[in-house]
Amino acid sequence: MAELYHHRELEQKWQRIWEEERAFATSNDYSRPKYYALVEFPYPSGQGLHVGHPRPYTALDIVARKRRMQGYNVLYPMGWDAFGLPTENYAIQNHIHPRIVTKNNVERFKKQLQGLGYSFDWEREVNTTDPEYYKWTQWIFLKLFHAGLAYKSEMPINWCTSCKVGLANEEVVSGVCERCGSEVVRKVKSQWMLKITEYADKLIQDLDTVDYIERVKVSQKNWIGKSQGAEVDFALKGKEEKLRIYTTRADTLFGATYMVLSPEHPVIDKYEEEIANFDAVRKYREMASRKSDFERTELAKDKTGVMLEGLTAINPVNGKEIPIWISDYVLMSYGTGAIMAVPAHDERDWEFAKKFDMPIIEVVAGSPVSVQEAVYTDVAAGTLVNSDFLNGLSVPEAQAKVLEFLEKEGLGTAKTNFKLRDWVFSRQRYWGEPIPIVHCDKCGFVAIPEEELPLQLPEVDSYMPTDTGESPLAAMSEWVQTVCPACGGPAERETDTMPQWAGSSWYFLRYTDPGNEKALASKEALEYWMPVDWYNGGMEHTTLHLLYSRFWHKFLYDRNVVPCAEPYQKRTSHGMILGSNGEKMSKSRGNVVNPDDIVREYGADTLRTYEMFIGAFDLSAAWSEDGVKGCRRFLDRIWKLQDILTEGASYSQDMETKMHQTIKKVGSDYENLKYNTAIAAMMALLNEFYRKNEINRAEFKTLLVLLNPVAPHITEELWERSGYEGRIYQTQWPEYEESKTVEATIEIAVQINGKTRAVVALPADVEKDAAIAAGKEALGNKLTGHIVKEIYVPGRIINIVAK
RNA sequence: GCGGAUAUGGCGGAAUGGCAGACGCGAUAGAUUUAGGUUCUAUUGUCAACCGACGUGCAGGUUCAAGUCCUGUUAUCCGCACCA
Repeated sequence: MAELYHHRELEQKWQRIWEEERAFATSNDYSRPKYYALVEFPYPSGQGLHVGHPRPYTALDIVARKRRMQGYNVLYPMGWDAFGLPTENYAIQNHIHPRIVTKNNVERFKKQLQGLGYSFDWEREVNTTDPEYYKWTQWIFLKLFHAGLAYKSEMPINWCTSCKVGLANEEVVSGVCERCGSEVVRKVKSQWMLKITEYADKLIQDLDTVDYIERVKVSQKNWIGKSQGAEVDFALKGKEEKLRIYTTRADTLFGATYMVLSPEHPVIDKYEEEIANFDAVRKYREMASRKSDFERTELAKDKTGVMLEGLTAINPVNGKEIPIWISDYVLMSYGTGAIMAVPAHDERDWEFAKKFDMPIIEVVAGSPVSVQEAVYTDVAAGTLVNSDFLNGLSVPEAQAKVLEFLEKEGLGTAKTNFKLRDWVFSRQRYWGEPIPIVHCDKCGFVAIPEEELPLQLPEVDSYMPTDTGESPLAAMSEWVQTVCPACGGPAERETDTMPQWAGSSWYFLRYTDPGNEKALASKEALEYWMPVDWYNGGMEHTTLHLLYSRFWHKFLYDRNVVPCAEPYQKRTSHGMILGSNGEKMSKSRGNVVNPDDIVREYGADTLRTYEMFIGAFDLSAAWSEDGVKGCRRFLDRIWKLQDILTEGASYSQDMETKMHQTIKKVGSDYENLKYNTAIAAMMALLNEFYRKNEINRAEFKTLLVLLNPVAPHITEELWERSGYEGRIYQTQWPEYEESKTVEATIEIAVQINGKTRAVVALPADVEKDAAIAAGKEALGNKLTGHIVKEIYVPGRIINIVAK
C-alpha cells in the first residue's frame, strides 16, 4: 500500500524543483515554433487573491503546459497592473507610501500564485509602477502627442464628488462612480484627451481578422456605434448662416416639421439679439447645464424644450419654413448638435411633437395606424409618400436618391458617425504615471525630451487630492517649476497623471522582452512573439481594456513599432465564480471563499481541478465545498492507482480503444474551453481501471500526462515514484490513432417510429442491409404493421417506420 | 427601449439532428469500523412497479427522429441607454 496523498509537502516540493530547474523559463530560441498564451494581469489589491483569479489562470496554464509538451516555445507570463485608486486610498488612510503598499500586495499575490503551481515564466514579470516600465508608457504617450492624437481640451468631465477625480464616461455607472458609488457631477476642466475616434473605423473593420468569441465582437461594435447617415444644411431665414444637422433617415426629409438644437449649440449665442424670448432660452440652458449626463438621459424621459422665437429654418428639399427649438434630448457631443425632427418616424421626435403640439406628417406609408396615433419606424416595409420625387420608393431606394440629390445641389453629404468619443486621459491623482509634458507660456505644451524618461513620480507630503481638483503633484512647486525644453524659459510640469488603463494597454508587448532598456521591446522579440495567440480575460474588460489596448496597438503598428495590426489573435472570456448562494462574492454578503484555505486543506491541485470542473468555462458558476471534496476524492483515487499498477508496457487489448478515445477527447476539450468534460472523461477512464482492478504502466503513464496540465504536482510526483523517465513536464503529449478510437463492435438502438424497442450489438463496419436485418430480428414480434421506411445511420441508430 | 446570454433530475452540469441526464455532488441500502469520519459495493428523472407511459421554461411547426432546427412567447441575468 502506498502512503497517503500528502498534498502539502508534495506541492511545495515540486514548486521548489520547478523553480530550481527553471522548468518554465521561456526560451529565446526564435527558430522554434512559438505560442503566446496570455491572461489579464491582476490588480494587486489588499485583499489578496480571490477564488475568481485561478479560473482563467488555470485554464490557460493547461493550454500552456500542453503546448510545451507538444514542442512549442511557450510564453506564459504574469505581472501587475499596480497603479490605481484603491492602493492610493489605502495609502492615504494608513499614511504608508503607495509604493510600499504595492510592494507588499505584489509579494502576497505572487506567493499565492506560486502556491497554485502555475507555469508562469516569473523571470519576465512586469509591474506597471516600475519606472523602467512606465518609462515606455510615457514614451508611447509622447508618440501619441507628436502624432497629434493627444491633446488638451477644456471640457465638461464626470467628476466624482468623493474620489475628487475626473472619470471617463466608461467609469460612470448609472450616474454614480463605478469605484465608490458616490454621485458624479459635471465639471469643466482642462483635460488630456486621446483621439481614439481616429481609429474607430479600423477598430470595427479589423474585428473580421481576429478570432474573438462572438459576444465580445458584438459589444466592441456596439460600443464604437458606427452609423451611416447624412449631414444636411438647413438655411436660416434671412441669414447667410446655415444650420447643419445629422440624420440617418435622409429619406424622411419631407417629413421634417421642426428642428431641434442642443442647448449648448453655439448658434444660439450668435443670434441672441434676434431671439425674442432669450430670457426663457437662457433659463432653459442653465437648467440643462446643471444636469449631469445621467440626469439628462435617465431622469428626463419627459421631453422639455423652448422654441427660439424669431429664428426660422428652411427645409432644403421643399422650401418650407419650420420652427427651431432647443431641447436637452439633443446632445452636443454627437453628430452636429442639431437635428431635423421627423415626428412621424422617430420615437423621440414623436413624443416631443405630441407634447408641444407640432404637426406630424407621414412620409413613409405602411403603418397599421395613423401616425397621429403611433410612431412608425419600420425601415424594411415602408413606402415613401408625400415626398415629391421620392414617392413610391422603398426606404433604401429613397435614401440613395435623396443623397444623390443633396450632393448634386450642394445641400448635404453622406456622413458616418460614431458613438465612441475621445478618451479622457487625465486623472487628478498621485498614484499613476506622470504625463511627460510641460506648459510654457511662450511655446504652449511641450514634450519633455525622450532622454529624460522616465519622468519619475516625485515624493509628496500628502497623496490627498486637493479640493480644487488639482492632483497632489500640483503642491510640489519644486517639481512643478521647470524649464521649457524648447525655449529654455520658465515652464510648469503637467500635474495630472495617466489613468490605470494606460499601463495595461501595452503590457503584453513588454513581456516579449522585459529587460530592454533601449526600446519597449526589441524588433526581433516582437516579430517572433506577436500577436498573442490566445488571450483570456473577464467579460468586464471586453469593451474598455480591449478597445484601448487595440487602439494603442494599431497606433504603434502605424508608427512601425509593432509588426501586426491586431494584438490578440484569439480572445475568450471566463464566467464569474459566485458564492455558494449564487450571489456575487463580497464581504458584506459573507460568502467569500479564500483560496488559501482551499489550498491548505485540499491542495492546489484540487483547487485547480475543481475550478475547471465547476461548469462551462464561459458561464458563471456558484461555489460548492462539496464539489471541491469530490475533486479531492478524484485525486485520491488517482493517487491510489499505484496499488493496482501492473507491469504491462502497452495498452491492454480491452482498454486500447478507451485510451485512444480519451486522449482524443481530453486533447480537443482542452483546446475548446471544455475543461469540465475533459476532467469527466478522465474520471470515467479512472473508474474503468478500478472496475478492472488493474492499470498497467503504459496506461498509467498516459493518464498522468493527460491530467498533468490540470493537476501538475500530483502527476509529477506519481511520475517520479513510478520510475518514468525524466520529468513529466519534459515529456511529450500522447498521440492517438483515429482508427483506434473506433470500437470493433457497437451497440445500436433499434427503434420503431422513433421509439427505442431493442438494442443490437453489431460490427462497426456493418452494411445497411445486414444492420436492418439484425435490427428486425431483435425486434421480433414487436414489429407489426407494414414497413414504410427503413433508416440506418451508421454507428448510431436503426429506425423502422411502420404503419 | 436596444443588444447579448441563460432556462435540462434534489443540486452543479453532459449530449456533431440519432438510446436525454455522461461526470460529479447529494441521498438510500449494505460492507469495513467500538462509533463518527474515511474507504468499498449497489441503487438513484417521474409515474406505474409486469408489458409500459411521461419527461429538457411555455405554445406551435419542420423531420423517420428535436434539448438541439424554425415561428411565437415567458422568466432570469449581464451590458448599453434620448447617439437622430
